[in-house]
Amino acid sequence: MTTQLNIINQANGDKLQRFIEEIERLEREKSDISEQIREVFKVAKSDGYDPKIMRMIIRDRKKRPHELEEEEMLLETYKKALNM
Amino acid sequence: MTTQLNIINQANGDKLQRFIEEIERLEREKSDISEQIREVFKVAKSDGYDPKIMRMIIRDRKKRPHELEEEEMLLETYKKALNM
Amino acid sequence: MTTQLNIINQANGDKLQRFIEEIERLEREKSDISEQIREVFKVAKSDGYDPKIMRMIIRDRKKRPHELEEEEMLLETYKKALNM
Amino acid sequence: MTTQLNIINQANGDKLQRFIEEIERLEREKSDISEQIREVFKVAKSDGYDPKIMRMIIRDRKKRPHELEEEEMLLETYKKALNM
DNA sequence: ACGTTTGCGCTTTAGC
DNA sequence: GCTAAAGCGCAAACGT
Repeated sequence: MTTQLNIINQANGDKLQRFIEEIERLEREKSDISEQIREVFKVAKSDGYDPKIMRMIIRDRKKRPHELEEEEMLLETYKKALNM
Repeated sequence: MTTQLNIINQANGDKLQRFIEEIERLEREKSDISEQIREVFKVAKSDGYDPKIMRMIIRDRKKRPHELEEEEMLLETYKKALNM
Repeated sequence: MTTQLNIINQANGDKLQRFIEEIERLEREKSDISEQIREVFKVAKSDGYDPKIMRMIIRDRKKRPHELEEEEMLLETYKKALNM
Repeated sequence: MTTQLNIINQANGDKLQRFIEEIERLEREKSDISEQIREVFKVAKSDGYDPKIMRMIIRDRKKRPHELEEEEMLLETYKKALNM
């Protein structure tokens, strides 16, 4: 609330509109890409690949190696504690 | 579970890799766009526009598209039945 | 990552097991309730009520208070953005 | 649309209302239980247990042994194909 | 800078 | 089995 505009004239209104529309355009691009991702999964599935496993792979690859390793160790520890 | 691949040979492995990398590329694009959106908000803010209000406006404009009229009519019927 | 447990001894393992089993018990309760909800829909349907419409009404009733509030806020928002 | 009621009289309205309110009551119960589950995770976390790993455990335990095994094999296969 | 709150995206679930 | 919706955790964003 420090440097907020108190008076909105025509120029300011137009400027605001441009910002809004730019953001909306970018959000549409994002949606398009999401759609493309879904499409790749779909094609992969029809080729016999399991999307669920693919997601696991992608999730793991996002993690830093050390992070992943630690996570797996902890999982094993817990499983052991539960006699699994 | 129709045509699930059980054996992954070299060709299948390469194909899988291409799918995975394509998805990862698209996800990177998505992140870039999110970053750009954040940037627009930032610029708008430095120009004196309140990001929070901008978000509200954008949300509202997204909601516009309405449900089918017929469904609403039917809904009205039941609402009356409930004295709403 | 503050006080993370790295070593699981007998006592810690038992405690973990109790947490896990408590959660599993609660999840079973949740499933039971979901089942009961499905049953009510089924009975209602056999009495001639359209489940789809019923769901619409329920969704609508859930949104109501929140939406009214939001509309008022939005009015203020637009006034501000348009310098009224 | 076959056996739907076309005429909504008072009795039908009351009946419908009872169905709706019963469902809403059950949904509230469900929410309460969800809240309790979140609470258990929170306590477990403050005791040093990693909620994320706990969730993995719980997810695995829900699966039938054979199902889980097959999944893990497939995951390994994919990882190998990707030189991970 | 920090703790709280909200929006977003993923996961899971339910209906068709 | 597939598509659509809900629930949920997570991360960014707001206010203190």
